[in-house]
Amino acid sequence: MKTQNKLTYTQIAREAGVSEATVSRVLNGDVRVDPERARRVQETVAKLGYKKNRAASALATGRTGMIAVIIDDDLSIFADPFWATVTSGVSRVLMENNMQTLLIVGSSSKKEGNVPNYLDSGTVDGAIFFQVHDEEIVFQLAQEGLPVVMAGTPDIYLQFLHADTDNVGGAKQATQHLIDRGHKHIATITGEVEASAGAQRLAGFLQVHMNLGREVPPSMIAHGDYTHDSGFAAMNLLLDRNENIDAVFAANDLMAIGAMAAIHDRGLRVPDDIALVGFDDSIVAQTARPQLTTIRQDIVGLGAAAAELMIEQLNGEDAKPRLLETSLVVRETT
Amino acid sequence: MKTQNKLTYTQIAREAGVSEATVSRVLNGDVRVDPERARRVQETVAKLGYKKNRAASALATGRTGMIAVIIDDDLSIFADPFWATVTSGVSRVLMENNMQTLLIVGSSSKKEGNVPNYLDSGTVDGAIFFQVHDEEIVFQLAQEGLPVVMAGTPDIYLQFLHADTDNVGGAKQATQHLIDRGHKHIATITGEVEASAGAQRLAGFLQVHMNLGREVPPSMIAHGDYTHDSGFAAMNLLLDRNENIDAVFAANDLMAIGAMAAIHDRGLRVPDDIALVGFDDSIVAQTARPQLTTIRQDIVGLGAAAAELMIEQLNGEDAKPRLLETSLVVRETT
DNA sequence: ATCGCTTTCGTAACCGCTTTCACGGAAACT
DNA sequence: AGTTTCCGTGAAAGCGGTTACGAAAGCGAT
Repeated sequence: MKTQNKLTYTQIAREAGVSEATVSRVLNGDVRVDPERARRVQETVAKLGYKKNRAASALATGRTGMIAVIIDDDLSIFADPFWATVTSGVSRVLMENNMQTLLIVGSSSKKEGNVPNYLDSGTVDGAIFFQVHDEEIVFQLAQEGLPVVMAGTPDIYLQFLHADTDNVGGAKQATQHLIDRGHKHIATITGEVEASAGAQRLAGFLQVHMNLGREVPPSMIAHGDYTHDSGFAAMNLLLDRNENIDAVFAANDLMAIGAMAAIHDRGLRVPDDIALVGFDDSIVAQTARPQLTTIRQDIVGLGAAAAELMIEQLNGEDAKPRLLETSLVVRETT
Repeated sequence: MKTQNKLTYTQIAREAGVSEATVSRVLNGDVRVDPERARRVQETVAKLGYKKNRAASALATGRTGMIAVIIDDDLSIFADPFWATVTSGVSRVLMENNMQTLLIVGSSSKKEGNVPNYLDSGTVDGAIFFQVHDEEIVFQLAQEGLPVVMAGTPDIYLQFLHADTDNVGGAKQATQHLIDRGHKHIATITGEVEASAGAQRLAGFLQVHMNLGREVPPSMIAHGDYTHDSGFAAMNLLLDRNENIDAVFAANDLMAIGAMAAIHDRGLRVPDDIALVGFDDSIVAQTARPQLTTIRQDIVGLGAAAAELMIEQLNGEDAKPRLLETSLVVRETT
């Protein structure tokens, strides 16, 4: 069953009656090879179950076929399935292209960072970053010539190639949905507006109102930080400041659930008194009671898009940033 | 700022006035080198910011310094932060040992599997598996000599080295806690009892009762499959069959939340009428209302333990399976 | 001073794959 | 028919480390 894993080009070449150079050419898709010989090589490779030694290949070509995925461990990875899901999308696309996913979980801060060490030793052909705190390191690596892609919209250095969910569009869907249901006094709980996602979701919310010629009074906007508790607090603030709120768009599901708790605490009902829309369609949206209406992002698709951008970039094509569409999932809170 | 990344042993050797062989010896911790020369080498390496080319090193030694982490994408990865968290533990320990984490998300089934392809090409020094459906592939790889570690208790081939949460102990803690609170009629909602975790959590529950000389009537045991809905259904079943339930231990948080919904639907209160304990301490335990009392597992620690087992194994030490302690987190449902 | 043993170093041969280069023959051109 | 491309091919030189092997040096004993 198990063939010697000592297989090298030498055996293949001998068996197929060609030189090692030819074997290499066939295996690398070089077309200038006699079809008949190519076939023989293919057959022998299949028959013997040969697999290239990646290390040798990497040494010779200078390309490792590995892409680093860097996740900041300061972040939510411990509580949030988001990154795992994105990564699975990355991994799938890379595998399809015969590349590998090198996972690096650590501080990407330049000071304490162990991350740079792993990236500059030529171990990797490119790096995909998720939501970095300290973009300086990304900037530096890019300048050193390492292909870089960001999952999520970079805040400062917009020149980075990136893939992101269409946060503006998603927020518009949510807001429009509430308007379609006849709600007149819609408040919003924002995420961290200093970062792009939070700012964009707020922008989408405001745009819909603006397009309809409606004003959004500042008292209808409360800021949160994506946590359950901040949603709870923000909702209380909104209710304290306004009497007539009949709907709320929260920038993520967790805050929406927090808001729901606050609403219930006041003896109000969801959705009868106040309708609620979240963002993400995470697991909590389904386990909440009532189940949360929310905006679904294509999270696997986001990872896949990031990986595709990386591959295009490596192939020298001029890749362009991508925005992924969202979709409205109507459940019980609207 | 940026030094030429063309640095090789040649430059180091020349600069430090020694041979390349000596450079290699120093960098690999060979002690039989004159301390003075070793120091010079270290200094030069530091000064020039030299990093070994991993591909070359791998080719020469036959060891890549990479460990594969295989996650079955049939599974819950899309909804459950568990695996991401375990992986972060793995990653941290591997980094500390100057090894890398190669992430493979795919079907580990032998038939459709692309996974085997990635593992037998000598790209990896070992593989850590998470919860495999088809253990055959693990068995095969192990037999081919690839060091293997499982995160979670393997069901069939118990000879595999593994790290796991002490499910029995955790279930005991939960059950004992309910008993300490004075509850007399404690039911349980199990996970998939065909798999080890589910069976063990049930076993712990039963052991506590047995030790106290109490009987657990079959009607007090309902089976679920870890989903929210199955918890809901199981709770209804329990309530239909018994009149006197005053507490429930659910084998995970999601089912506990489902059970809570069922309890509320009947107009009963948690914890006043029925107390509830979950397992995992996942995010839903905190967002639920009331907040769920549960058993916390050290998930990062689980990953770390798996990685440590791997490293011990690679070092030729005889590693032994590890069980990780759990802890009780008391919130509002008990 | 010589011999024998140990310890430290450098030379050079690999590890397995890629790629340049030169060669020979076929095809295309004068 | 002679000459010039053009192409497919194999020999061989790397890619950047590691390590077997032998030389050299240090040391105590004879």
